[in-house]
Amino acid sequence: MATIYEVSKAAGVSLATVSRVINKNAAVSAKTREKVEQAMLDLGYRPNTIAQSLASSKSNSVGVLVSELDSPFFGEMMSGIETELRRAGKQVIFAAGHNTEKIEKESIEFLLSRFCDALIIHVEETPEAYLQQLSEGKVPIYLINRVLDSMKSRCVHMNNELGGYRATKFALDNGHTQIAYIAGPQQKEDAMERLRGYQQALTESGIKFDDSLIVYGDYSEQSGSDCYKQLVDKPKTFSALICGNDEMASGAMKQARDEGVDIPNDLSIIGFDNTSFAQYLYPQLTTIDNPIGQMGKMAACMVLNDVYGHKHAIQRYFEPELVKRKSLIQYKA
Amino acid sequence: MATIYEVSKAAGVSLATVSRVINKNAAVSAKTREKVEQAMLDLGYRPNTIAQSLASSKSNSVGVLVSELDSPFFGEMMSGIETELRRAGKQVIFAAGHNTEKIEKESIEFLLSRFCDALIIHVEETPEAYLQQLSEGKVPIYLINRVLDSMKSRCVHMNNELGGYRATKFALDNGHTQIAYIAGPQQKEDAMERLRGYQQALTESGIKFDDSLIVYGDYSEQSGSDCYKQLVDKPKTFSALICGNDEMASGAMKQARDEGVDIPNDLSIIGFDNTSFAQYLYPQLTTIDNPIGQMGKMAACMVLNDVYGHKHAIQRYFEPELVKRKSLIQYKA
DNA sequence: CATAAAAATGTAAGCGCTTTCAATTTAATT
DNA sequence: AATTAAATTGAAAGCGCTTACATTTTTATG
Repeated sequence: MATIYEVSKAAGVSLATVSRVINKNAAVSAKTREKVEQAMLDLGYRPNTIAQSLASSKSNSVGVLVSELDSPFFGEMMSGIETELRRAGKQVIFAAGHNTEKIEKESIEFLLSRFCDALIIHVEETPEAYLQQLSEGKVPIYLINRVLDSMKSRCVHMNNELGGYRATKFALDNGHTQIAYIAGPQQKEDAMERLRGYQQALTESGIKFDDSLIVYGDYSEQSGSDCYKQLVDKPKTFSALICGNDEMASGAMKQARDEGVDIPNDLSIIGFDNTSFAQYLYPQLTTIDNPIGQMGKMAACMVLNDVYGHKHAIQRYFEPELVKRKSLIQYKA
Repeated sequence: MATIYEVSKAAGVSLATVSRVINKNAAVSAKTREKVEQAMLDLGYRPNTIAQSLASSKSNSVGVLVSELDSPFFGEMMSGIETELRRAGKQVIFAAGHNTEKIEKESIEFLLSRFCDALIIHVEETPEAYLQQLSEGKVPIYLINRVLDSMKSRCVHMNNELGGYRATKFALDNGHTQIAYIAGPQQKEDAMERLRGYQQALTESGIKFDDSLIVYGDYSEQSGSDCYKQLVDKPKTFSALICGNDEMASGAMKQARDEGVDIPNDLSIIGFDNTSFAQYLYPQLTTIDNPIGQMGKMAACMVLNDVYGHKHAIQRYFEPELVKRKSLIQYKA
């Protein structure tokens, strides 16, 4: 592989000049630039990114931490990030945190040890204090789905409460008044926000919500089934069921069906996230779209702007939209 | 950040000695090693991976090319690879080829330009000749799901034919004799292998297979629905349907249900791949498990062995297993 | 104990690039 | 055309590490 030195010789200029045309940052006369470019072409020259990194102390790589690599949700996020960063010639390093504080921390350290220029992270377990501390280091940290006051400008998030609200509102608008809710774990902020949206929509419609129609799962499909069982064991009846995510909606649907309940005729269901399998469910799941791919893309743009001097338009706040499919129908008495 | 120089000073030895203890490759006396290790600890020293790469012309990173980042199938594969490589402290760079020859090629060049020590690729469109040529370069290439004679030792694959065979055999064993097949695209090798397995199982059972029960889709869910329609338009009837992948199985199930067919009572269905959503389908899909995560892991181990001198046990060939769920039942006349 | 062989350590030259600072060339001004 | 300011270019010092080779220390051998 040709080096910058050979290019400089071929073009009859100095190393420094070649470096300048590569980096387009300092002024080089048109004539010299052409000569150099021609020489690079002739030699099939490509800069050695590693040498560039060492000399400039920029690695041109950004680390991304997700919970799982094999998840439709994070898949969308990674895809959004990779597309944007690749377009800019930056390298992306993905690491999985597996929802474990320890592994999340190790992954962050790993990413840092590889000299990433920035980190984009979507974590569940890492305590705020640690993130806080990280954000004070020299590597800028970007957060998806979590917002810390001290670093608001580097957080992108979605209005979960609005999502819960819209799901509930849709059920209400379709005549349902007895609406149950299977929430995510109480210690997860997004789960509680979604639940708050539900409560708000009910209150707003003059329906005072009933704690006995709320049940807490852990976001897994199995827990959806379990929660459904808990719900039917209670005296209160309901014609619609809203779930904190699509996995639990799927579990609830399965359990309901096993109990002879026809969906959507006997019971309407709404999920949350619009995971890729939502359309494979039967009936196809009405749900709230989580624009996670877009949010990933935005995080990438923020990095590009802040770290590499680009000028992309930025959106830090997203609103989730309802996706109407077949699992909710008009209430019939 | 402390450098190797500071460590050497603190430990009272030379740069070279510190480097030796970092790399554990040359002999260092126990006493010196301890001194150096203590110094590293005291200074919180971590090697600069970029400088290491430049000096050793090894980047300690391996590139992985998949079709899509947001796919359950590739998700499993990436996860298998990442877990193994991370454990070894290697960095993984993922790139998406989007099933396009052009983008696949660009991605490979991108990965190469980042000085990956090896490439693991799962591509559909890249012509054999190009892979061939690549494999003659200095960066070793590992193939998943494709085997080129010239580089057999660096290919890991699954027996697709056996998968088709096992699916079909299972239907036969359950009394089905009229078995339709929705195949993947004719230009895809794995699709044709799976189909061959189907044909072989039938032949073996003394049933001569009927071309009119075979229809070709493009692996997408939509095409599953379309193919199902084509199938029922034909005069031949069938009690079981085998699909070239789970997506098409899902499409076929939807279409069948819309036409009032009860699955599995009126029609049994088997998929292929055991994609993560297979268990979310209704009824839960009986399918053939594709050990793609394992295969990814193996490819990673091969890289670790060949490039970094590890000694992992290697398995290049995999056999797919049947996953019995609820979409196939005993034939009833 | 002298001597040779083996083991441990040190010296210094890069790896391919960026960047500061000085030197040179070009353009602008009178 | 002389003078000065501005724009280009070049020389050279690193970036933090690995490694071939030279040197020194230790161990083995007679």
